Amino acid sequence: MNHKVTSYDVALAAGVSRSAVSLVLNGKADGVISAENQRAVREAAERLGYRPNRVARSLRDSRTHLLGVVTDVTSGPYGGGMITGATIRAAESDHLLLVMDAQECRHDEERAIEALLARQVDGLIVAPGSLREWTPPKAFGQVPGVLLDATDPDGRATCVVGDETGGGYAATRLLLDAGHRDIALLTGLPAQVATGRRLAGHERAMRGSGGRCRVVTCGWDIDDGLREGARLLDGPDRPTGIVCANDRVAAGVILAAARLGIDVPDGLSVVGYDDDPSIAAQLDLSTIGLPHRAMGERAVELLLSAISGGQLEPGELLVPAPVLRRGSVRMV
Amino acid sequence: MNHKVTSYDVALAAGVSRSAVSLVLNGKADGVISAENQRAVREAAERLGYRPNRVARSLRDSRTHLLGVVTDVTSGPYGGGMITGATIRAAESDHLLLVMDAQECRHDEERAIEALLARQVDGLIVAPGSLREWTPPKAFGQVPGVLLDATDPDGRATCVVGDETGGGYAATRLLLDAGHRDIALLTGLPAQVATGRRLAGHERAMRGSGGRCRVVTCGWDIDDGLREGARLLDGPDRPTGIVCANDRVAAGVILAAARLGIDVPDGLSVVGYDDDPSIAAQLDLSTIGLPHRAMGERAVELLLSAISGGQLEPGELLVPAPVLRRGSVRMV
DNA sequence: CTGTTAGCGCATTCAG
DNA sequence: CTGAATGCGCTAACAG
Repeated sequence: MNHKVTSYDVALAAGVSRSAVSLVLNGKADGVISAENQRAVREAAERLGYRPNRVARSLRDSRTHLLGVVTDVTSGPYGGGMITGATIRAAESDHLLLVMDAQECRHDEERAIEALLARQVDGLIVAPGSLREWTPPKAFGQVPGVLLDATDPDGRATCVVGDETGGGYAATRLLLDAGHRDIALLTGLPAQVATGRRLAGHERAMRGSGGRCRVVTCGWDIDDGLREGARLLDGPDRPTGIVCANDRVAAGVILAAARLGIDVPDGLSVVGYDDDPSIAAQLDLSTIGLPHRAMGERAVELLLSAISGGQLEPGELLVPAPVLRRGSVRMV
Repeated sequence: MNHKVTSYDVALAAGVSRSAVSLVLNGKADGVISAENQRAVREAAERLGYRPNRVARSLRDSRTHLLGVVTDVTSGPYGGGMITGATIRAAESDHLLLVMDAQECRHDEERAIEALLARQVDGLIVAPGSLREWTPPKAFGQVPGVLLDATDPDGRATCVVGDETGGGYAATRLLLDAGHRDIALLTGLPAQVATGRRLAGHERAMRGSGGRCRVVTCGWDIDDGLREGARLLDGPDRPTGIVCANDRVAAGVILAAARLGIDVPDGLSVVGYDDDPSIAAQLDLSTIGLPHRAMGERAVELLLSAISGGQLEPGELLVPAPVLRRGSVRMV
């Protein structure tokens, strides 16, 4: 149990002073400490299993190399990727993540921020859930902070979000580029910020494409896709391609098509959204991915640059959504 | 920017000594400091937005109230629940989680443990992935540690795992209790620890039930369910109920049944596993849940009790798996 | 080139 | 009841 090996022990064992140990182990000993002693220090440190106490260092530097994260994403199925991306990028710069869960409850969120601040985190990431609007409290601002997968209605904060508009555009282009000109769009519920943005992207793609499109407010679940899919596909005047609110809806549409004897992709092309791990690849569904991991990485990058003196620009940093081309879209 | 308000500032503002501030704010002032001064201290602390610096406190107490977590679960779709459960339980005792990602790579895992130890974490949780075998390195043991969703082949570590055997038992009982006597089991791949355990539970349930059962090694994906489901159901001698390796396989089986004109649940009862959020509820599928959140909570509880002097028993703590009764099982 | 010193912010003595 | 002193482990500055 060499749990209390301190720099003093190393100095003693190497026959030098504590400062010498510090210099050597921090690579600042080059013209200062004899090569002989440097070796001695390293050897002693190794032998004793010395690990510099980061708490003491933090106290001294008033810098913890800790990034606070307030999040609800761990509970959801996908959002974990943000944490993964963030930890990895943080680790590259010798930073660690201090994670607090706050389940979409304003009071919890504020208490979490307080707790994190008391721990002297160097920066703050708040990821309160799927692309919500979130107004930073006053405490947010004591240290550099960015919103992740959330937007600030007042536009003052720095936000990292997925490019939903671009994603909506790309989803529709998938069909347009395959020659489809009669398209339907099944949107999610308007309460979600993403719904409006994807719709805007979709409309931009349609504009001047010479195609026509029916837009139907649908929902997020497989039943919704089943219902609206059946409605769209039952009859002679049916679209040749459907862009769906997400992969679950797409699964419903595919099911509806199957019931009507319409083959996907031969009789109908379908595009999803989310790249849902238990749906999309299985169904060979073309879809738009959620760049969670990249978002987590961007958030940490912004934070780290701000911590080392950089400026944090207000506004949204859009992270591009990957386009997954699979077999559910066919040329027409 | 009152980022550097220290206990000294509070003492100054309240017209008392630093010790007085410390005593009052730690509730140890009862017969020691005048009520008058106590109020003054609290008021000043509040007004200045004083937050005791936890880093300094950690250094002094040589206790950080930090729990290190080495994990791969954030990248997967479900495992986030473990983190959620762990953070919540930890927060209740004023502890926070220090999370490091290590993607199933032994070297990363060991480095992560080193980094966490250097941060003076009070305890360690290692959750390397879905119920893997994982041998603790020597560094693991410097502080109290538990394995989460993993087992120690040498049986020396304390492990918190889901009760897969009980889950397999419960899944089969779901059919047995509904009167089914001709059952099939589609298992996952034998490489996974869970597969063997669920099978054992299944066999225990069958034993003495008077029913018969075909066991088929199947896989984890929807195609596997589709293929094996079609094989099982095509012909006159088909089972009345099927227990599936997971919900994706169950979805495949349900699809196969639909193609053969067999209604679920009228013509066939189906049980899944995992309570996959984008499948199970949608398909009204009876299934067994993964108690991720409870596992995270248990792990933290064990750790905290060990930190405060308790003993950590070697062996596995089995967390019961919730049984979700839905519409895919019918009495026969 | 080396050793000593000071101080990060806190909680805990101990002497007033 | 208070103020001064101590030490947690580290590093930067300084004096030898």
